[in-house]
Amino acid sequence: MIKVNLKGNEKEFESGISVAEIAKSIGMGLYKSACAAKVNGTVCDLRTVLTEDADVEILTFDDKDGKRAYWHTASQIMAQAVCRLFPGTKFAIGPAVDNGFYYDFDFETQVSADDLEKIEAEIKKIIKEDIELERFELPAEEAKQLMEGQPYKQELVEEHAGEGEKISFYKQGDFTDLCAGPHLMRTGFVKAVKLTAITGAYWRGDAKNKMLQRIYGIAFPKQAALDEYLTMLEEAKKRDHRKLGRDLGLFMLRDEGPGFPFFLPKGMVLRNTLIDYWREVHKRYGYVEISTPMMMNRALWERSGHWGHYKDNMYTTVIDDVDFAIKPMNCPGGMLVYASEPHSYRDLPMRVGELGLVHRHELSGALHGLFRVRCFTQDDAHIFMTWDQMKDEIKNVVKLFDEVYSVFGLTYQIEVSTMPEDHMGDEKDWEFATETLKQAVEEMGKDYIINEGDGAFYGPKLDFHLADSLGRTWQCGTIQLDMQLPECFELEYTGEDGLKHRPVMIHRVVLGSIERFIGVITEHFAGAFPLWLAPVQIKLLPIADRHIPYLEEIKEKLDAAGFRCEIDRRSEKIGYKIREAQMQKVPYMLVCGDRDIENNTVAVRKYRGGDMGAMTLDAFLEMAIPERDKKSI
RNA sequence: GCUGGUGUAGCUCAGUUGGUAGAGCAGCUGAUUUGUAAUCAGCAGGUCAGGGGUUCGAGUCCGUUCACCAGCUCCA
Repeated sequence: MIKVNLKGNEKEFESGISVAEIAKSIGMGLYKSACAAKVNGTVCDLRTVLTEDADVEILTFDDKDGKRAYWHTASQIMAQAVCRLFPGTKFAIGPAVDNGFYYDFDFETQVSADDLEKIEAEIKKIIKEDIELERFELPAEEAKQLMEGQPYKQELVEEHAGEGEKISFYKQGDFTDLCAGPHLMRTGFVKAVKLTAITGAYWRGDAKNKMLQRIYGIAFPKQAALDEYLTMLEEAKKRDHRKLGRDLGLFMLRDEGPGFPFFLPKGMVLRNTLIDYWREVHKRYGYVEISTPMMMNRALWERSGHWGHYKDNMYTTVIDDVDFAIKPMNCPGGMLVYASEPHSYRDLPMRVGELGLVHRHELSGALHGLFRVRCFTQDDAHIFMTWDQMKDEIKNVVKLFDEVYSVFGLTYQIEVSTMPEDHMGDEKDWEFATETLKQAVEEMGKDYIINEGDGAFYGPKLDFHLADSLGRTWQCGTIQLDMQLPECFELEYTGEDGLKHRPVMIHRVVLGSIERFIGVITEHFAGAFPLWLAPVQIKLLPIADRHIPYLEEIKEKLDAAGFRCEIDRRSEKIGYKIREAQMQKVPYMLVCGDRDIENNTVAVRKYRGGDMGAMTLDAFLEMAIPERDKKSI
């Protein structure tokens, strides 16, 4: 007999019992919805056999790892369907991802979106056949034999064997796949499947390798849940900042300048409001602000290393026979400012901000609305400090990030990127810097994930990722330690000991780029910006033309209170004007007619919440001014 | 940059097997003066993304350039 601890409940079972049977013993409901299990903290199959005491947790579709097993199996079923319909296809990998699953195939002849329906039909057949999945393991040589004619799988076998791992397979009827699992017990467990896209993807994610065809899909235990998901996707499209940017008159992109956004009057108000706030926060956190030139000569970029490492992405030109480049980053200019005069240890940490417009020739295929552009304004800052100040200074920056993001109600995920293969500098310094970054966030009680080897060549970094309307994340904030540039530019400060020392540096952006950040908050608020940010805060709507003079008086008072407001002077019915203000997502509408003039009131309508009834202008201001000044969301 | 897809009026979209472009909304003009999401009528608006080719004839077929979309790679 073995003892099994089920979330605190201890039960006894015969040794050799499978996790699936344990689930059944708890209840048929759980058994039927079980996808995978955690045994002693490790995610594994329901078919796992227990011979020793263990902690067991049954995972369903509602658990993250249960969902992954579910989607992983759906991916496998798709592979089986492809195997049946397109014999001769070579299989690469097919994992579960955050929003479903995919499988990479190397088809003999390319398939198209039209084939997805056919594959989907075959998937449904396989589900109906309710085939059992069986797991087995083989030594590397036999595994390679079994995967005869599957070069990608053979490559994977070699790799796993090299690391001394067991080579596991899953067999479902006529189809066997090299796979680590875990998987569901039978194909019939998968219910509602939808193939969502077919795209290209490089083998192993390397642009030098062959491009395979990747089919994406999603699956749910109930058709209703799938329908709900598809509806959600449709809804999310309405929040797309590219659509809202046009509808709300914020910005535009034109063929004449691909990747170079135009900001329209309303977008410019939003942008400037954001910048005003940025300046206010940075002043409080002890930053000064500078501006460095848009264009500098080749010698500078050679010194900073950009001419050697980044030239392909830089816009260059020749002026009076000298090579010049438009800045792709602000740091070299910032270094020159620091180096322009001597510094004392008493000056450190020195926090120097710059709203710097940078240009980068990004690959055409990478452009994406305001999220990925070719010219953008970084809300940059360079912090010069001693090594002793590093941890406190990182914390100070993270604190600033927290304050800024919370104003928008944005949540983020932190990634720590460590030393890459081609790095510069002493590995001991790297280790110290990386540890300091981790300790700083840990001491602030924050979770993070690690991106091994993803740091910049000059130092490790913390990245802050924010999500868009479809859940795709975009790096906005970043805190990068730099041990190199101070070397290149021979930066110094005079220490307490009277000797020259080299400072260490932080590059950091909070918003990331003003452009990307505007894209993110546009989707986050679905275009309905909080009062303090809204380009038009109050729309004044006369019931009839004769009420316009009254509203002009009101507008004067609102202007004096610092509000951005407009009067809709068109001879239209009130419903028409309201509809348009609603569609423009204006936070407040003041509707005025004979009654209001008589009573000296305004009828207030809120974008969210509708008609609030009539009140005096003072009463309205008493409500709206604090809402604006507290930056309520 | 790569793979696939798309490109018709400011926006959303029709446009049959190739036979010289159409709607709704927006815009303009006029009428209407209206109490919480669309008043009515009229007018105007297009080198069908750009060169090129096939054809008696191309928005429709072919090729190419550009841009956009999805994904990959890269990145704020």
